[in-house]
Amino acid sequence: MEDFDNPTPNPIPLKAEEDDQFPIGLKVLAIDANIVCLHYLVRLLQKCQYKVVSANEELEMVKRGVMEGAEDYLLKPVRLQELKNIWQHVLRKRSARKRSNPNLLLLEQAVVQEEDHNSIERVTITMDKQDYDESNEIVKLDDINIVALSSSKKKQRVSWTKELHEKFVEAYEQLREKERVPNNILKLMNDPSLTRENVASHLQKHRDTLRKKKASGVGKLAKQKNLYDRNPTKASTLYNSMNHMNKVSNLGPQFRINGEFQFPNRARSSMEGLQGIQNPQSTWTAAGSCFPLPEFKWFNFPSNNSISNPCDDNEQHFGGFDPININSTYYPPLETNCNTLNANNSPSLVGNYAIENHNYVDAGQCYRMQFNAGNSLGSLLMDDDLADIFK
DNA sequence: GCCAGAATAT
DNA sequence: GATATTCTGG
Repeated sequence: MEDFDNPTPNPIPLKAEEDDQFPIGLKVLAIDANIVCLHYLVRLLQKCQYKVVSANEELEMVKRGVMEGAEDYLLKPVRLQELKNIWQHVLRKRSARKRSNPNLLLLEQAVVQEEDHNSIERVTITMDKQDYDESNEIVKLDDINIVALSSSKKKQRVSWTKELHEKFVEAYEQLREKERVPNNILKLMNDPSLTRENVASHLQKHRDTLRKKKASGVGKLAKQKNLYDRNPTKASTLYNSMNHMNKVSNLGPQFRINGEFQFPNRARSSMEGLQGIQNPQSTWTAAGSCFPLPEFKWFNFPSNNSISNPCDDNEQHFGGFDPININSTYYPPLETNCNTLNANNSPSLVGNYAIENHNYVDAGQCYRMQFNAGNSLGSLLMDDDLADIFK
């Protein structure tokens, strides 16, 4: 005999994928002329974690459902296991119907929408009075009709609020270029209400937006402003310092030494603004002002003097200086040709950068930095990551 | 009827 | 997973 009062949580082994599909809170409508019998059925269903509503309140809908046709049956005697598996009947019926007659699906949706129950899954079960045997607590029914009225739970549209979008961006920025895929972002966002599809869709939109911004140039100033807004003191310090540096670069020769830039003594006073962000390990040298520029700390120059730097066209490229000659003019971002030669096609102290026509620095290895062409180094300061150096 | 934004199909 | 297409609400 079934132990109705102490059903095991899940006595029916389900395939993993089926288990995943269990619709939490699946609503079941129990109908019975006999109130005792009805209560008993309700109790059983509740034990199976269904949400049960009563027959009387929705009689009209039940009639309607029956008129549409009972979709499936549970044969007597009804066992707890079978009740537990109602949802699987619904799923099977749903997929079968969808395959065989898409119009049925539409019809069902229409009915349910009309009832303003478009987000509710429904199973209707009917029992007859004589099917309930109180003495041995077994439900004996001729048939239990299962009427699946709604076959597809209408998906809730995700509203990408400012907050949700920020959370998305946070996850997006946290990942490297090639890791920025829906599933990774989904994981980082850690929001159970989102699906991979939601994120994929939003990602597509986001990329599109970024492309448009990049193409139009819109957003650079906004980003800069954002940087100022977030940290006006430090940002302006760096900004001013970079402008100083730009002037300094016209004052005389500079050399890159062991990852640091050395400037003539007379430039030192112009460098003071950078002290706050300089590497504490570095010192001002007798030879001049020598310090690691935070932006250059991201420049990655192995010593192998590579002269070409194949890079992914999907990567963003930022402009910068020719690392060989700090006195050189600004090189705008490389947009197309990634297979490039270094300056003068000659060995250099630094490597793994690439220069096209002696005019471009592929900053693919020197990312996260962009200078303005010509005069003011900081005026196109735009990357959010730049703010990281202030942490 | 258009558009942006989201879902769904390929 | 990326992209194209369709759907939907304002």
